[in-house]
Amino acid sequence: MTFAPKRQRRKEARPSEIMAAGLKAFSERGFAATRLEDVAEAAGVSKATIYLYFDNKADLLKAILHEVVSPRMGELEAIIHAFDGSTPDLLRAIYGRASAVVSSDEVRPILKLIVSEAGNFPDIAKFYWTEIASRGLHTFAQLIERGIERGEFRRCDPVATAQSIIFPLLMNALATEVFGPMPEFNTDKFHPNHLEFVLRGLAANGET
Amino acid sequence: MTFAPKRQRRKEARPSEIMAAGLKAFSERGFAATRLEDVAEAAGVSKATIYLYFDNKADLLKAILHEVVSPRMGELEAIIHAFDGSTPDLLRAIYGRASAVVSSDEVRPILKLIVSEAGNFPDIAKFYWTEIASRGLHTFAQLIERGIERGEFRRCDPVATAQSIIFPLLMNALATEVFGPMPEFNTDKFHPNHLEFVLRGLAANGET
DNA sequence: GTCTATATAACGATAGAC
DNA sequence: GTCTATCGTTATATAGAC
Repeated sequence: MTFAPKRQRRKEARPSEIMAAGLKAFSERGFAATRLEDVAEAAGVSKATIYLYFDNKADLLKAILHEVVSPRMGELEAIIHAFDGSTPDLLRAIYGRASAVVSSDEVRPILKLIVSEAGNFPDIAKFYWTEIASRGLHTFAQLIERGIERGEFRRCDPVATAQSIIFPLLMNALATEVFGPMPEFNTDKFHPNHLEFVLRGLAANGET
Repeated sequence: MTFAPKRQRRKEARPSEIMAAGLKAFSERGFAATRLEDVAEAAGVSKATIYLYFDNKADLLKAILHEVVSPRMGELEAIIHAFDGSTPDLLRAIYGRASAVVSSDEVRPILKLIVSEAGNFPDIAKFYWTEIASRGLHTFAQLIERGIERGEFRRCDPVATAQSIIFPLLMNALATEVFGPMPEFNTDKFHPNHLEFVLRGLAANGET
């Protein structure tokens, strides 16, 4: 059996290990309540090592958000730009991805985290808003505009309608996180029903 | 100038004064962070007086929720049972009341409060779920069933669809509370757009 | 003077500092 | 890891209404 050396220089792996540990800790205990020492221990490094890669606690959380959530948003945007078919089909595709992301065990706790801690850490709220929330909202608004331009959706306010589409998704995940998995929130029932509801709400006059 | 006596016996007025002070404090600082002493001071009583009227801190919050939010839910239920006209018109009426309640300065902070603190105080989460959230959800589901039975709405899952209707309302208020009043959340634009979206999403085939 | 609403003061658990 | 301060909670004293 080989013994692990006391110190290992692994410049490449450290940040992601620290972020993984941070995500877990922040999700479970909240931002304010988790001590960087716990994160360090979980990541198998010393507290000082964290400061080597991140300026401070808030910067660590921002990096996690940027690493975990932002790429998912980028993925959605990429789908929109690459897609060639009808906008209802595009919406179906995007919705499937978005609902999977939002309900996932990594992202779901983040929603609660932001709601809970935003008041005490305004810069994190601001970061989340500009980098993720606002971006996602306008991505869906863009999709709606595409549908309107192609005559597939009726005229409406794209940003407001984007909220009608996304917010149930977010709230469903958030409620599951807050109240536990209640039968009312059953995603297998909820998501198809909501998607159908959305497509009908958007349909151009005379179409189904 | 007359000085207020050190003690005043006002058995009737105390509970509501304490609850008002509690609502303000809990909304501003959160449940865990507010000290009962601050509530007492704001209400003009001593800490022990609170215990005369409420079993403990959690019980005080429950009483506030029961006093502030539950009556509003009852009001919505009453409207449904009293209403005689078409279900779309009923939905318009209910939605107007519900959106006013949810966006109000008393209720909006409560949403954030529940999301933030439910994890650490499971009995409060449970109380809120059964007494308020679940109740509201099924009230809207009932309304949708009424529309389906009368042939005004298409067939759908009432509880799931109720989420599609209510959750944007809640999330819009919650987001306003978390990120501040952003132009995207402008309620004057959002609510009419969402209501129109909902009515089209529910419309029976062949109707607008 | 009696009854009880209310304040003062003490207790004990728990979290945060060092 | 220990010590201390804080805060929810409870016990006791007292003031006000009748």
